[in-house]
Amino acid sequence: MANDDRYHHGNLRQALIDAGLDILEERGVDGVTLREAARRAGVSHAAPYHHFSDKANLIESIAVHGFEGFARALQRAWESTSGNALERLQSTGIAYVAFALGRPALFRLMNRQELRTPRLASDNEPGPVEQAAHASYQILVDGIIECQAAGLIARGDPNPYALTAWSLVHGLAVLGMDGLIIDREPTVEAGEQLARMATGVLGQGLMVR
Amino acid sequence: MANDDRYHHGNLRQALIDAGLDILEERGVDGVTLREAARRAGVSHAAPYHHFSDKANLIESIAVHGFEGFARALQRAWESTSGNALERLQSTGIAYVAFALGRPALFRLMNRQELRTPRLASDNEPGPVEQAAHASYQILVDGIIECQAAGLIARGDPNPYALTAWSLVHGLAVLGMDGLIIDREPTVEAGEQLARMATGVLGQGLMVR
DNA sequence: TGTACATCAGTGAACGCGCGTTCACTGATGTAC
DNA sequence: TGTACATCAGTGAACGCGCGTTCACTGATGTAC
Repeated sequence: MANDDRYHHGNLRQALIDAGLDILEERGVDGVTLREAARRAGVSHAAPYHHFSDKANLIESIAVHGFEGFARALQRAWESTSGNALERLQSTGIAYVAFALGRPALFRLMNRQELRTPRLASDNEPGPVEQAAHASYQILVDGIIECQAAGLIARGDPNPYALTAWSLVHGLAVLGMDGLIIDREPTVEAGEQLARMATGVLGQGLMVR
Repeated sequence: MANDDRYHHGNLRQALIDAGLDILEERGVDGVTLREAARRAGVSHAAPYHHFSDKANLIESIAVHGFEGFARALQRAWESTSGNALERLQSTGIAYVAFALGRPALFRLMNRQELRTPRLASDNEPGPVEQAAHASYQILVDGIIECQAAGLIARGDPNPYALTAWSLVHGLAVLGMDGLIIDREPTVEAGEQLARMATGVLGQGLMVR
């Protein structure tokens, strides 16, 4: 790491992913190219092929990385909130929106499946991105289940409730990023405030009365 | 229209927009190029410049066209539903999701503002796409207002309620299109069913009790 | 009804661009003996 | 501690691609007189 002139990079794979993350912030999803990532990693444009099979493979690795951080942010919100399960679930939803508004280009890339390697209809295995995405979704489902266990929302299949909650925060995130909901530059703070309000309304709907 | 060998096309502008809509269904958002649209309209690749200042201008025209149809679909759902205002609003939300799942590529294009001409910070005027989008959103706001007038949901500023409802259906639409919510190929029917469920849950939250 | 002419809406060649990907190559590294 | 050698991880030239855009041009159309 000390000597920048080494022939071997040392950890080019991670460096390319990091470069991709930088590019995302600066130029958005379409700015992420193998050549630009190589440039930023200080390496020739063909070098990435020793670490990624093709462009889609780099994109997928960035997406997986993104989902890991996303899942951590949701988990942290759940764990760091005191109060009943519904309140903790609300915090998780707010964190969802905050993540998207804080790293909009990354969030967009994570959700653009046309950038990924098309999965064959024949193989039933979910890809790595699908698995990482599912882990994040599971956090919401677990939250719903805890709410049910606490008697806060109706029992039964948690999935319909989870899908509703998920759609709400995802919609807030997407509309917020596109500036459709928030005037001026969308900020994380504005998004959180909005999310608090919207999730509160939904919480009323979910709650057993 | 009878003679295809005319030097002048007759209505090239509309033909290019129609070609763009076809391309969307077939190849998705990134398949829409000026050259491909020209090809499908049976015209040389430079001809579109007599009708559109540049590529972004064509994209915007397609988006406006899309929003017009979208607004009509929402309006139709509202008007054709009997029942109280909340039930009519629910139908409108279901139509929102159905539109997105029925024409996913078009819906994506409508909501990808990075494809549009960047608006100068100096000019406060909303662009044509923003105006068309706003008209669609207004249908939801009006629905909320009617619910308030009917005493079905709490009075006061309708916007927070409208934003919540909008986010929910938008989230359903986006997640549904990406196949994250619906297993197998997402169909309009599956989306409608899901939207009925989710908007029902939200409706409970909005309702005055 | 003709005609001159401006204007409109096409054509096709050309430009430059950055991209993804492949290829033969070479320098660096690690390991068996 | 040396050394031979396989393997790993770079380089740089090259390819083909389709794109957006510009340009000088020409055929078609409409209108004033």
